[in-house]
Amino acid sequence: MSFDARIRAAIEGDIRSGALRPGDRLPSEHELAAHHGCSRATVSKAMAALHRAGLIERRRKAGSFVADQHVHSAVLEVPDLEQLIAARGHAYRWHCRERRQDGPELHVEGLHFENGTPLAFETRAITVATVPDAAAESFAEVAPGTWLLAHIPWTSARHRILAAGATSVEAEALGVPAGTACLILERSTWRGDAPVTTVRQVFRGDMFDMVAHFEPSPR
Amino acid sequence: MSFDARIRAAIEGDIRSGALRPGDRLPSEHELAAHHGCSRATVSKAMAALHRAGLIERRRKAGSFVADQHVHSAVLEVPDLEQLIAARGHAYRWHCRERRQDGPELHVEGLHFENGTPLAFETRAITVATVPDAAAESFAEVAPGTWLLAHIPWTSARHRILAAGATSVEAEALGVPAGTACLILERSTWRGDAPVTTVRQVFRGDMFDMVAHFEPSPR
DNA sequence: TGGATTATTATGTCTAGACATAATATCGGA
DNA sequence: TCCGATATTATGTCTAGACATAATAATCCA
Repeated sequence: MSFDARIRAAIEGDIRSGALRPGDRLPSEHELAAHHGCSRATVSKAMAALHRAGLIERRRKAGSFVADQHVHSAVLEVPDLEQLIAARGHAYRWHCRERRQDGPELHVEGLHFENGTPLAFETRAITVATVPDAAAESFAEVAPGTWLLAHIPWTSARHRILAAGATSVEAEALGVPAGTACLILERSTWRGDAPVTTVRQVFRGDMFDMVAHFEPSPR
Repeated sequence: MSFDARIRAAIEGDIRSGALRPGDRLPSEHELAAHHGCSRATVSKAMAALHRAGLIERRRKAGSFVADQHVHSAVLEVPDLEQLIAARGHAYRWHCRERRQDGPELHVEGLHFENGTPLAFETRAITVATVPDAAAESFAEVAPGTWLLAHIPWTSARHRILAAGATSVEAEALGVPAGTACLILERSTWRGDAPVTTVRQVFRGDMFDMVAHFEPSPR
């Protein structure tokens, strides 16, 4: 086990066990280096990792302190649906219901199938100015999400997760009664300041949920 | 701007612009160090950050490569409801509907109010063996989530987010029609291998959604 | 030619310093 | 006593090396 990992484990253990409580000051990096018999750079690396994990706060001159545990911040993986379904070992199919150019935006609407059953109804707008190649793509064969992943890198994204009853259009497309509770994922993606795409995916609630894990230990 | 940040920005820019494509090999750390006029340790730090952000893969002997962009992994903040409502500047209140000891578990059921309106219906099980102090707590005044945050640190958590129609009990508690689409958050928390608590929160869909952001740039 | 050994290479981790920076504590003067 | 200048301290970033480790490439022998 590396010094780095050992120091992190020692401090995290002290925090978890309650030996160090939120607000407590940790020994200085010099002291920790002397105590663990390693250099300060190594201690600093461990402290940076603990800080990233949200376990400690670092303040110049003042020192490092055990952070308040206040938020569960979990890493949510939002995979491309084709990859998700493939990873489940199921058959994936995309069906495009509509594609129309609407001024500066290309609107695409369609369904994602898992083993022949509709899993999600997708409504998407693609900003053609940011993704000029999209104008030449029919999206009949390949889902726009999959195509975009391969054609343009994003720099930031915003996700919104909500629940709502299926509208009549969504319900008909998914083959469920209108008003059925559905998980909805809305995602907007940018490349720098330029908008790339905005997508709304309505999931059949009985076939999909989202899972997020939280492990404070940094890698 | 530090060398670290400058190197990261340069490489990220090359990836975003398409100058470097997924699978491409980056220059070796020695070459990057020479090119940027800094030491290899600094380059290595920048590469570690890019790796954490999922932009590159690193393989010994082989070098570093631009990673495939395949998953949107976003950081989901799951705050304590009391803190969330306080942050919105609204009044928070907890109402305990039931508290009963059921073998090794303490079951608590209640409502979270925002400005006097029920926001979430909570059903929780606390493992008394892991949190012995909980046996002496009534949870009449303080919500179990808030209490647990202050009394026991967790080491890992698993979140599940789904949508479902409100059951008659949930609907009555929340004051919405039965079957109303609700966002549901289920969270299980452990301390090491010991289970701490499992909670299910049913949210009034019209008052709550979850937002997650994704910024690949490491801090 | 095939397979095992050896050399090479790039990352992974670490050291023992250095200077920069920001926040606090202390002290001197008005 | 209050205020401002100064000293101190802990983190933040960096250097120029070092050795470890793992994966590939080259080599040598059967």
